[in-house]
Amino acid sequence: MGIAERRAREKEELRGKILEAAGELFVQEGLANVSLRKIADRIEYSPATIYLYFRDKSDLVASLCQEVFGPLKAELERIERESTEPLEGLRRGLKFYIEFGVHHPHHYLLTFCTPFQQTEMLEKTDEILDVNRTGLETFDCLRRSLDRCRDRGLLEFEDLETTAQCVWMAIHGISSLLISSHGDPHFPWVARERLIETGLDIVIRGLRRC
Amino acid sequence: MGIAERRAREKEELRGKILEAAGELFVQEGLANVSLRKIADRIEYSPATIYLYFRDKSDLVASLCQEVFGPLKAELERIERESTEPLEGLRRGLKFYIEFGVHHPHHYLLTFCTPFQQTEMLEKTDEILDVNRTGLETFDCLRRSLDRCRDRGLLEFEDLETTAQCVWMAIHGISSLLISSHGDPHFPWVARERLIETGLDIVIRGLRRC
Amino acid sequence: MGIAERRAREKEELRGKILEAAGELFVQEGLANVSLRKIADRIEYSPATIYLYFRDKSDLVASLCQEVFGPLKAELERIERESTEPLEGLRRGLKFYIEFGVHHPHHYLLTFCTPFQQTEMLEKTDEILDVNRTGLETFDCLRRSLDRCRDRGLLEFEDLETTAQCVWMAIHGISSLLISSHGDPHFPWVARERLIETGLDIVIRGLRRC
Amino acid sequence: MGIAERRAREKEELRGKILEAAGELFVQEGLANVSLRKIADRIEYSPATIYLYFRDKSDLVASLCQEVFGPLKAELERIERESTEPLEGLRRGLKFYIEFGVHHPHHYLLTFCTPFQQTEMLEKTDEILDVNRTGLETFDCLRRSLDRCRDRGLLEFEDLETTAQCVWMAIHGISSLLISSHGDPHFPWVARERLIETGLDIVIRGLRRC
DNA sequence: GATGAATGAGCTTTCATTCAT
DNA sequence: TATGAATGAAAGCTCATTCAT
Repeated sequence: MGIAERRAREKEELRGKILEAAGELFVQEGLANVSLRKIADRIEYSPATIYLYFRDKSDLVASLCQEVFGPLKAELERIERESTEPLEGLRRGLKFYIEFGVHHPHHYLLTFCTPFQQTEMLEKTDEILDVNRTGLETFDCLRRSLDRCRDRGLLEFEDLETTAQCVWMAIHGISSLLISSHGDPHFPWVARERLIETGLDIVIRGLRRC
Repeated sequence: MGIAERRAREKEELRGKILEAAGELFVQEGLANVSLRKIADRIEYSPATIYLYFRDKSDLVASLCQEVFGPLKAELERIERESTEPLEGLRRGLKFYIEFGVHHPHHYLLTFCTPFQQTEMLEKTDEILDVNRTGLETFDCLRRSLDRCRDRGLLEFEDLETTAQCVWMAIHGISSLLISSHGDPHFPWVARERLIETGLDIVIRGLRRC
Repeated sequence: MGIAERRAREKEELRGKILEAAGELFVQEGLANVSLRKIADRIEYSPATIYLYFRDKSDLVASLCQEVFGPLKAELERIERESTEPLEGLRRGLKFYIEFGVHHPHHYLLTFCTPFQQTEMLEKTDEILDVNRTGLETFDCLRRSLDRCRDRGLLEFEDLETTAQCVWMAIHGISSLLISSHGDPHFPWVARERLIETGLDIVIRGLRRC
Repeated sequence: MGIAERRAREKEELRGKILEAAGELFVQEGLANVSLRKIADRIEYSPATIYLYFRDKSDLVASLCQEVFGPLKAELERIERESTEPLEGLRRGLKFYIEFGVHHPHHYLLTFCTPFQQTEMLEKTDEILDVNRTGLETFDCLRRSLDRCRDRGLLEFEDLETTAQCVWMAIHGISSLLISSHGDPHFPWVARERLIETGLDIVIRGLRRC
């Protein structure tokens, strides 16, 4: 039935357009300033239409994050698979994570810089649980990567979990500060690329066997 | 001019009360949930009164950050003065910074996790320039501390500015992630104290002469 | 014409399902909280389908009342037929009426406690005329019952019509107040059964020959 | 301070205008169809202004009832005081109650024909508690009136509370049915005055010593 | 006959801000 | 200096209804 297929496609397309518009507004104006009306205006549909595609605003936001962080996980897993040299794989993964955040600044801030309590009040829709699961699986890449480096004697640390969390914190600091402050003319920022490389150097040296 | 002086003093006092009330609400409810009316209610003045002391809401918020980060600078400078052993001074300063953020979560997120563009639209009042100056001076503590460690041969790195910025990023990652996510039951977080110590270990080891 | 008949039967069935679902929701949530969408959800049809069976929401509501008050009339007529002692028949009928209202609270309130003007704006479809006719016939039971009691010298009153209307009002007061307020903890309500019996006592004594 | 007084008066006036507009709309369209916007439109103020005078919609509705039922209680108490003949006082009070309901039809329906549960969800503001208290005190008039008639040997009944509640139910039936159905051309309604008088006759005869 | 998609109108409520006093 | 009164704008959301398919 070609008709049904076309309909499904069109439906998916509109859903995509909503997410796209939401994402753009999101980046331009920040989470707090995005309203369903503005999104609807931008795609030239009525606000009520959005409710045909998303249960409510938080569902939409969750879907947005999911859409964005799905690819992050996929890419990190690809890097993991393709890297033969573990230390270099680790470094490439970390770097990709940082750059990914920089390229999706508002989604990044929403997901990782919004206090836990505020996120917590969102109802636990399937969507949101999916986001959580995706996040956990993404973190697994980092754990595996570090573990492999230790196996090969390239890095040295005691507790894998603690170390993985600390490494995440360090690179999160890089991406989040690049997002929120880099470019501020009141601060003598060093070039982004240099910061990323030096930051990675420090973290990896900090774990290296001396 | 005793009368004028008293007036000025009273004016300053009310301004202080407004900031104090705003800060409390801010910590309790987060930026998005603080309204001028709630602030006014709390100090038992009318909302219109606030406009006699602050140009608008964003002016108030900027002043709020200034109030909070003044003490941070003072304390970091104190630590700097009192530390005889440079490496230990560095570590104590970094740790204090992290803990300071954790104790002022909303101010911290507002100041360091809000995208630059959104802050940027504020007009450059003297207030805001002050905030900037304070921030720069605070960062100077870190520069000096690192430089002293290098002087004594305790640490080794090429460019001071780049290194200082990277160290800031790393510890910023620790405090901001502790604020926004630590406690989330969906993630197997390691105890806070351990994360802080291990994080500091990694960063400092990453700069150490091998 | 077997096909046409089957179609007609099926059509009637769906109409019945809609009314049934509407009635359930109605009882559970009250008139104000019932939407066509909820009804449609409950029977797993689309909201648009309802418009194939009812002109609009008010048409549906009118039909709903019709459905409910048909059985009331039938039962009252049965009581009338089966009662040999007229005074006892009257009392049983009145009591059944009260209890019927209590068991269909929302339909009762809708039918008898909604101001005339609001119902009046509905166009006079055959449906609504039917409702009216059913109501009139139901009221006839009361008239006949009172008349019979007077014939036998058990009750005494001048004008049958006036008396019948007054008796209706009195028992309507009992059922409607039981529906809307009984159970309110702010009022020292006497037990329902007692109120019904005493209320009936008063009304019947009020008509009795002294 | 003439100024303060004038302000207070003006404020009270606007509050009155809001309640008046609400009451009118209420009568014309029924509770479910009255919105704060419509009220605001009618008095040519912005919707937000209403919130300066009433906490929310339910507060407004409660105030409306209070405004209406305060006078009912006052008048019933006046009738009680002024009546020297107890039986006549009872009858006058009951009649006034009925007519009062007929003159404030929607307020009456809202207060006495809205299912308990739906009213219950309103927050217990002081306003609403006031309405409850007023209602209880009003009911006390009826209790006292009946008790006095029994004392003088004019009426005869066992339990005062049960009897008072039944009498209330009976006259509530009269007023509520007059409100909701009297005037319906599909029913052969007897003249209002006659119904009221006959209804009162029946109730009072039903309590009379034979 | 049935519906998926869409919408215009409506709702209650909150907010930052203004201005006459 | 301080404010009471007022408001325009905006928010998230629900509803009865229509219409092409």
